[in-house]
Amino acid sequence: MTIKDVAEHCGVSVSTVSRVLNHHPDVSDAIREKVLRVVREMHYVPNNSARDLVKPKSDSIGLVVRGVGNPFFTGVIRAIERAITDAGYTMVLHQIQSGEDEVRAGAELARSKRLRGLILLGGCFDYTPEQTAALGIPFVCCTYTNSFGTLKKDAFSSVSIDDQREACRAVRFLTEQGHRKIAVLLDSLHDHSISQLRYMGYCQALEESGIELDPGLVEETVTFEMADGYLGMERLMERRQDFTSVFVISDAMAVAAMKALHDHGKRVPEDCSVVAIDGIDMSAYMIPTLTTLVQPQEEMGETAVKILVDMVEERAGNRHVLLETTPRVGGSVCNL
Amino acid sequence: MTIKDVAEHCGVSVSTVSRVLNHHPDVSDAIREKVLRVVREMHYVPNNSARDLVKPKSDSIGLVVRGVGNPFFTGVIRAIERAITDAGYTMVLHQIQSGEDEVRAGAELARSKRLRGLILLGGCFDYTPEQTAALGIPFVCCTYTNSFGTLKKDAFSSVSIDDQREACRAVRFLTEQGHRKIAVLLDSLHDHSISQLRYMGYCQALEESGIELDPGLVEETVTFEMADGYLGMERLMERRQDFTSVFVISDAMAVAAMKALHDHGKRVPEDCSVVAIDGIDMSAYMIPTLTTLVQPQEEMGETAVKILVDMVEERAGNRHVLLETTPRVGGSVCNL
DNA sequence: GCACCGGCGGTAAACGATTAACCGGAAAAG
DNA sequence: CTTTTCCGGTTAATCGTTTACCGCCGGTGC
Repeated sequence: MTIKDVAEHCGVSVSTVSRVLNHHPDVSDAIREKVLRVVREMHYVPNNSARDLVKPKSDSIGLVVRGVGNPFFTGVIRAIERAITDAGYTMVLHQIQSGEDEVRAGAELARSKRLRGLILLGGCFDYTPEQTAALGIPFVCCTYTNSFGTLKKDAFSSVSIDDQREACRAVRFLTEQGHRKIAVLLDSLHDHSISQLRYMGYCQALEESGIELDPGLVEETVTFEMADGYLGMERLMERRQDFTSVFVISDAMAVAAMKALHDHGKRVPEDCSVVAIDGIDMSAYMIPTLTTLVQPQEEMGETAVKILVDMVEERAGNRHVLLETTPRVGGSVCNL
Repeated sequence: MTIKDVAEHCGVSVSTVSRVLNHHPDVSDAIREKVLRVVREMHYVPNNSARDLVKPKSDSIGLVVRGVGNPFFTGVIRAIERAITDAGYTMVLHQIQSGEDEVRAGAELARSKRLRGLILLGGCFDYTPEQTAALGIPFVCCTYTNSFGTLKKDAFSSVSIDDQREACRAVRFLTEQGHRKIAVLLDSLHDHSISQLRYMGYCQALEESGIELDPGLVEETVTFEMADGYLGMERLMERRQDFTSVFVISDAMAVAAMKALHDHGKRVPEDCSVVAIDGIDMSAYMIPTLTTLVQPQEEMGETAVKILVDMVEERAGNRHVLLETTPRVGGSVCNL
């Protein structure tokens, strides 16, 4: 069913129907009503492809996500979807695997779907001006971080927490309670990864408290999957018995780590305190409740969309926003 | 950049470029190579809208999801996405809120994006032939159940577990251990909901063991959110002290319920055993490990796509597949 | 030497919607 | 009664791609 059918059923021309559908003012109320009624009756829905094709701009915003499995992302994605819809745009979701190049994927998506803007969620770092130029449309990195001085910040926008600073804050929960043997459980420490930044925060917190970095207490896993978190914690325990606490890079991995501790006869927090960063729903229901820094998922998604829409509608240029986390103090940390 | 630009750069016509891109045989190897090289060099990506417009059929399959927050769904969604891509189609994801009508949303999506098929995930029950006709394309319900005899099963396909039977199985974990005071924690029991089916399974298991249904041990929450699960468990405990176990409708709610039990001084499993259904990753890391029936998320997604693609490509008609769960016995249940 | 054939590849007509330009009729204003 | 204004119909161009159709050209068979 096309706009032509609607026009015929109404006894008007296609342009009139189109005018009604596109809120053009030169239509009398009577005809407007009639057209809308027939549209409803016939369940007519405009063909998006045709519309996109002829309009100079589409109304689509792309969301490229690496690691949909990460439970922290789901809250952000939900907020992004809602915000995009509220702003009158449509979201196009595209997942990429770990091997894929997010900028290439984004660029292809942008061209093939004529996107107005792009949001990259997860593992987005260190873009060169060439890469951003290749995209050709405004884009925002969510969970990007601008802690690396080398980045060309004028080429794109970002919304994130200050991973290094927040990690440092998290570890301070431990040092302030007198912990000095603090282990750390991270996923792969490749360059410019979140893992690396949080590791830097860990080092910084140690330094502040005059604790020397002990490489034997650093455990690096391959992925951020829970199973890997469990194994990582086991390896750490096999190697060392003398740590009194552990900082884990994410809530999901912390949950797995707590289980590993428990299964090996270590009590949380008496034998080993645990802190993490993320603040996924589930971690508030752990026993004991996980002490973590809660990232504002809603705000993060909403801010990303707001910045992007401002750029798309040319109200503003690039911006880099750092959000604050909120501590959620649970029972997983104890005084020494 | 359009196909025309590519054609000009190659010194051939647009149709030749199009033929190369669509693997049409009537192109000489020399020209094919040349065109592909230029396409790569220019980073040309075909405009999807134009392609969809002219092709009699698109290559898009829609996925309408109610309740993306549900952690059980994320695994299924991932499997579906992968399977759709592997089958050579593109996935279009659409989230709906609890209030919205999934069939209406699906129908609009189907028309506006010219979908070849549709998968409905979550809360999809009891479709009338009129509704399925309104969709006009093959569709598959994931997590649908065909346990209600009144359904017109020939109007669509489905993949699910047998909710009633599996719930009954789950409750048997408790009766077999000698439990007779078995509470149940459900989300809203509206008609033809999963909640209702699993409740029926609960009743069936009680009956099998000659236990009389005790309405005071049935707790119904408003949503399936974890916070609601926690509150529901609290209400149950306020009202009654005499149950020795509880069957919870989902893993996520069970996690919250275990926390509520703990916070009110009840130990799991000594004071109250807990069983659930779903098998989300996280619940394997609870302390104690949650005893649950694991739904095959991967298989469910893959099967849904397989059935749909078979329908789309007219290799097969409607099918209704029931998958088996796998018990994961944890420490959350004890012998009385 | 001529007709035919088949492989390539160009031409042009779709697909469905938007929109600008133009025009006609009716009502309002003078 | 004429002029203006408003509303809405008609027409056609356009977006980028696909594809049926047609024509060219070189080779083959008689």
